[in-house]
Amino acid sequence: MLHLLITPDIILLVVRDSIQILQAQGYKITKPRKQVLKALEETQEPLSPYDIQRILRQQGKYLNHVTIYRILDLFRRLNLAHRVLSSGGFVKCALRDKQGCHRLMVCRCCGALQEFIDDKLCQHESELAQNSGFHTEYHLSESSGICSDCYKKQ
Amino acid sequence: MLHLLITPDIILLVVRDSIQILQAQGYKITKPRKQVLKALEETQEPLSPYDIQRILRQQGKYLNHVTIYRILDLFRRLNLAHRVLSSGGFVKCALRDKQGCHRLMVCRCCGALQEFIDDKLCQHESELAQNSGFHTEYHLSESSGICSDCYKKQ
DNA sequence: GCTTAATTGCAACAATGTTGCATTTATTGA
DNA sequence: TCAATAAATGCAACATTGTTGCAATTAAGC
Repeated sequence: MLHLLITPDIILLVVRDSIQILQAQGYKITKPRKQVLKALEETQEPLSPYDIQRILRQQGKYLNHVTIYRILDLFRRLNLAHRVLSSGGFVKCALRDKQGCHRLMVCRCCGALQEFIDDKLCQHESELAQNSGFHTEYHLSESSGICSDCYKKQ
Repeated sequence: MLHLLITPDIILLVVRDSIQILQAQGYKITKPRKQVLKALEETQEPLSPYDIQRILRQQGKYLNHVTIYRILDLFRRLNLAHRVLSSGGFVKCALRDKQGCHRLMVCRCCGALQEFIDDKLCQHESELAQNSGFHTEYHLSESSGICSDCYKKQ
């Protein structure tokens, strides 16, 4: 899965996109924030705060773990990144819908993950909740299974 | 939400149900396992392993935290309990479907949660994943929002 | 009641997450 | 370009959560 070809150009583009969002909301564009953003961009797997610290350290960059926690928390609030529920790691949001719904497919063999959005699905799920009087604001969902690559190999 | 009237009788019933499942699979019915089961039964909110330790300690019962981790892990494998993804706490499974899908509604005001199952929804979500060649085994999903009680109060 | 395999407790440790406060830095406007 | 300042980071110290190996205990079956 994740056959996305992520060239340096594309990464730069997405990073710039996130930076604009930060700026627009009045947040400073600091070196640590750019570094965390870049680490998230360059890695497909979910990264825990300490994972990010390790990755950056290997590149000779040192960030205090407290700083990373605070940055990730900010990214999450701004919907620039989100936490993969089952593993606890952070990934950069690939898709952004207005409500902040996240749906992931996670391969239990290789760990690859892919994000998807589907309005109809959200609508259906919200209706079911509504039947119990529940007012849904957003959905988080993870489909666990096997990706096409791993399926072929078996 | 959670208007379920949990009388001591009912709790006993559900605990006994879980115990039978343990027994059927060849696991021993030990005092610690019964205590953890009871703690999960008597509490609606998700409980972390250390939460459970604190609750039991208040009742004069001491369990080593390692034991609790191992018991919860067993319960999870047997689908007797599952982890609430967003909070990390454990709840006893209210509903059990063959595949092990879990869908929760979590109120962001009062924290109340309610489990639900819907075959059609699972089917739809699986189909969407199938379009990317992904073979879904089970779904975990959480709807975040406001329960009817909290909604009225606003 | 024994036997024994499963389970628990313990110790020691590793990893993760939090708080308050001093220091540094990105932005703004003179 | 530089000073002012509010925001952001680093640091220290700590709290919580999670893991491993091994010895002691216990539930289940005879």
